[in-house]
Amino acid sequence: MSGSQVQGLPAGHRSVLYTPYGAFCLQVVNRKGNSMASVLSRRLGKRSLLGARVLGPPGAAPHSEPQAELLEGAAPQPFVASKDASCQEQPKEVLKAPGTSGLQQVAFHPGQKVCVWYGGQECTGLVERHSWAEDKVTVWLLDQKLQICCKAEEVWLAEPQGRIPQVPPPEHGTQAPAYRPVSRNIDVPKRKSDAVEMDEMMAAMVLTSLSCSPVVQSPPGGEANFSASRTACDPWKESGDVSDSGSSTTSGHWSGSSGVSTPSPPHPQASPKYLGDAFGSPQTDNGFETDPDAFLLDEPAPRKRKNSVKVMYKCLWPSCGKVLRSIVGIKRHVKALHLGDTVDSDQFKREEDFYYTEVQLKGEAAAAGGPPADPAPTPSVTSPPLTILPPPPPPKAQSSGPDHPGLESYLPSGALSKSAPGSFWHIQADHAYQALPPFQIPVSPHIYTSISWAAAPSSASSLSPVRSRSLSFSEPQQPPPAVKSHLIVTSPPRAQSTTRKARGEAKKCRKVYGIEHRDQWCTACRWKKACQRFLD
DNA sequence: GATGCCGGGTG
DNA sequence: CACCCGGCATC
Repeated sequence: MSGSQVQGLPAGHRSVLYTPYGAFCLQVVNRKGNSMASVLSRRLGKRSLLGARVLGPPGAAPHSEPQAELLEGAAPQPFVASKDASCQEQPKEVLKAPGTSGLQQVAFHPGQKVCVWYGGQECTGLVERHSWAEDKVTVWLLDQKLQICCKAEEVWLAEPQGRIPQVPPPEHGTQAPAYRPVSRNIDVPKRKSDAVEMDEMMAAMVLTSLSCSPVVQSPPGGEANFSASRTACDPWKESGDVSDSGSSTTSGHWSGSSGVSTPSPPHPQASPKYLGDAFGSPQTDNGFETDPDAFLLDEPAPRKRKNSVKVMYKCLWPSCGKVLRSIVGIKRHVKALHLGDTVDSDQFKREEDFYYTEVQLKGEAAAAGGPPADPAPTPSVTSPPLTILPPPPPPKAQSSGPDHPGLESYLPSGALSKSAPGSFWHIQADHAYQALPPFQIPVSPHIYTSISWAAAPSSASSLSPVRSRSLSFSEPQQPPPAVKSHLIVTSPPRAQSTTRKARGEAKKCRKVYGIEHRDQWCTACRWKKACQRFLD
């Protein structure tokens, strides 16, 4: 059957021909001599996912709204296209905010006490600002000490007893009973019961306790706050596979944190949440439900408790970083210098709590520090992300891309130069196949990311102690990191621009052992890779 | 045609 | 990542 389909389709569509035996039928086409495109399509054809997508009619929208799925769930339909019409109409009505249906609007005055849904519960707060243009109300939550911005219809005046929300919540939508302002766009299964309430409260507490501070946007602070993991993953992005990492299965755990394209939040996990909170949709989807547990399992708070730690308080205001010894002092500092003594300072009271963090001396990581991957190189100093400015990087640092700060400058260069070369060359590949030519050998992924330019050798011939020494960051002769990263980026094109590597002169395993003794070949030869046993 | 190996797929 | 293979370039 597949053959007939192949013949029947116009040539331009052969690449999108998918059947359960897609690979086979495209192979037939390929044998006919349709060289490049057919090869590509055949390889693509092995990916079943693409095949599934093409099955739909060309006009079908590639995305299927979960809302529509739910709405149409009672009547499963075989084709996407027939669902499409409803897909375009229904969600809009369902997702429409309740306040848009002709409800009267109430003007909120600053300082007015209102209620708002936040963290799965009704919270009281003070109106800070009511923007009529956007119909949004900025509310300062008293309990959470948070400032959130939400739509006006999600806010109602606080009444002495019981709330009479201006939005008649449940009876509005027949499709969505018990509507809540949270997660308006995603139809999250409504959770109820007290246990869930507890979870939400816990989550809110954890979120609040995390240091979600304006240092997010701080350029110097943000750079300095890069955790080791984040720093290590950026070179990978830089080396070209940024987009792929999002879809790959192995990096799925990054998608929630570093995969987000936010402009370099120093707390990759906390910051998106904070942003989400700020718009009034905390516990939005199920993906976050496990996070509080994860945080609790990490037990960040108990780990901070060490015996002899000296607690300092560091201002988190962007590009400030002042460290004071007393909490009163830091509060005063924040309030005076950053928050300012505004007239409506009563609304900002205690807001300064968010602009400082505890810093624990005595070699302990501070509260906002990332996972303590390795002990600080210098004892009795606070963690680098908070107080220690990075060692003065050579002027090269700026030349690297804006999103890719020169990573060496944020690594404790002393520690690296001491530790890296020693362990660097001890790493060996198990198989000769993976062992590239000697000067390329010994890069495990981690080492690679840390000293990635080491894998871009141009002319080095053999492994030597001198070469090994030159890998140290403290080596002044090395090219600046911008050049290094440039080498990394450009080296793959270099390898591809030139034609295939000339066939080696040396005898290969196949020739030496013969095809009948294939088991004696080196692994690379068995895998049809470049022979490693008989190097050229 | 045989050989070497690159690029990609699979589990 | 180990293993495998299609297919291309070269011999």
